[in-house]
Amino acid sequence: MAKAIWHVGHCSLFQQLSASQLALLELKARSRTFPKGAAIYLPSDQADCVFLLAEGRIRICSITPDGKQAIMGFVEPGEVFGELALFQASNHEERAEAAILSTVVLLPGEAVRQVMENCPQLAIGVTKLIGFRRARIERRLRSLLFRSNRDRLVQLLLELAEQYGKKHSFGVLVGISLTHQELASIIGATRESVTMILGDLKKEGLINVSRQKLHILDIGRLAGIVQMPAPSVGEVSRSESTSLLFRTGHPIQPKQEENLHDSVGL
Amino acid sequence: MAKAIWHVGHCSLFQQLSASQLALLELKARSRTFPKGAAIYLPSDQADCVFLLAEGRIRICSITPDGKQAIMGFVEPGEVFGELALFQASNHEERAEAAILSTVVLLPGEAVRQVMENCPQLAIGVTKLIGFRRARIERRLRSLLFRSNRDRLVQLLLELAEQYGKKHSFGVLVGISLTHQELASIIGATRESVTMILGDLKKEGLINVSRQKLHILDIGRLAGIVQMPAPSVGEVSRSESTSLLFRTGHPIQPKQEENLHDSVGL
DNA sequence: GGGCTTCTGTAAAGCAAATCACATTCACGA
DNA sequence: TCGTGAATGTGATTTGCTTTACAGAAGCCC
Repeated sequence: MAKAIWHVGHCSLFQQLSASQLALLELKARSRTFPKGAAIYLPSDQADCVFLLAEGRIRICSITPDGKQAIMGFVEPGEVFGELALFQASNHEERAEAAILSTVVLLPGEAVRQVMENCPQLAIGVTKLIGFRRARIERRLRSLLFRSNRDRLVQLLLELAEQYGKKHSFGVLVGISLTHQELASIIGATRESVTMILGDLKKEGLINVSRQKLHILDIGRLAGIVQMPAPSVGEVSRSESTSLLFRTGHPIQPKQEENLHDSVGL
Repeated sequence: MAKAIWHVGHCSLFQQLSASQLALLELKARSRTFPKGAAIYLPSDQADCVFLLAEGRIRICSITPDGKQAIMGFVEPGEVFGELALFQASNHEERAEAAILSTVVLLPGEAVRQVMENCPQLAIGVTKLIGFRRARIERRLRSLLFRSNRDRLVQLLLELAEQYGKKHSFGVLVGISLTHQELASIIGATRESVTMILGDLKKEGLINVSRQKLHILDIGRLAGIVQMPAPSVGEVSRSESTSLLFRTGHPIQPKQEENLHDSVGL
């Protein structure tokens, strides 16, 4: 058994499984490493697999024939992705690519389905996972329908603060760096618009951006713009605990699976 | 046991259950009738329930504080709704209301969860359902990100044709009537825009609208606009078989549950 | 049938955001 | 260290869509 397979048992999704079920799954699992930018799967990909990220970061995105692209989400270590293909005959509608050098564990869909059929715990776990992500997508749909570019960007910054934020002498320091283009692809706007809005927010004294660093000066006022309560931010970076830009769902070692829901809503 | 409870066993989701499990569920089930316009549940509703539509039509919508509203989908008889609340601590983020006089079966969430824990079939069924709807929402998000008002409306018309269409002497007759306002709320546009676009399409000889009737004259050319293959349309109305404006998922009596996926993608 | 409401049609004005077209700055490897 | 490509900053222009403001038409309940 390759070392990477080790991770399967450490993923919260699979922690409920018995030793024998876990063994079955691990037996079928294969691990692979992808260089930055490599595609894990594409739309119309046939391979019937669920993926588990052991190391790195995956970007899930959707691309139109004419080149426009949107980032649907990021996956952080310990999280599962591509899970919709489990029960969807029509294959992936999006593309998963390594945002940085990543190692991924591939679980054959058939094996997972088989275990699910014998283990309601796993089936329920998958249900929660898919449901959790569905709720997130629905929130995103709503914000796209109802909010302006500016509001959506502010909302995103608040999310980032909650995810990757660290309390600082004055304000919150966000420990992740995304390009304007990436921010734009997340909120569904153009790069130029993001640049402008960030500039405005800086002028208004709400944030401070100096290349790779994002410093939120007045998180309360920022939250006020989108009529939301200010998110809670840890004293130290919480990046290892909560994970994922959009809280894709499965933190790495939750003993009781209930805290799947604990990650705060969008 | 009230007559309406009868429906539980007839919903495809629950057909895999043993007699005793079904009995347990039916014991806890309660049926209620809602007049047109009445709310089944609201955002922030506490009641932990899954719903099964026995009769009528339910509109799932999302409303902002300032009154703007979007239709997230419709539910047709035999389909389950509100299923996300099963495992989501944060309650509903949308509102379900009776589009017409409807009778609904209420299943206590606790009971459903209990059965799911003992019956992987049901758990998997719920997974499929949620996954199916998630795929739909993702498609919708994409079309909102990438397509114009016009394209989204055309896409919607094609869907309607596939769902409710009936072949006609020349073209396809769509057997459902939605107001311009409703169409607008589905695609995320204003009523006026929808009126204009429909007018244009009429001028271009693609469709024909005469109050409550929508007649698609050239479905091939219409599909060409959005670069999609023309949907297949039945000789007679398929409304009893496929159900639901957006194919929410659960047709009423599929013996083998596989045909959950058969309904064609957006 | 008459009066009410809800739906449809149209058109001008305004606006947010995309597009286009650059200049500038940074990051980083050769 | 320098050079090169990627990321950022900024404006002018265009455009797709909303907003606003009506007027007519259709359903519908009394």
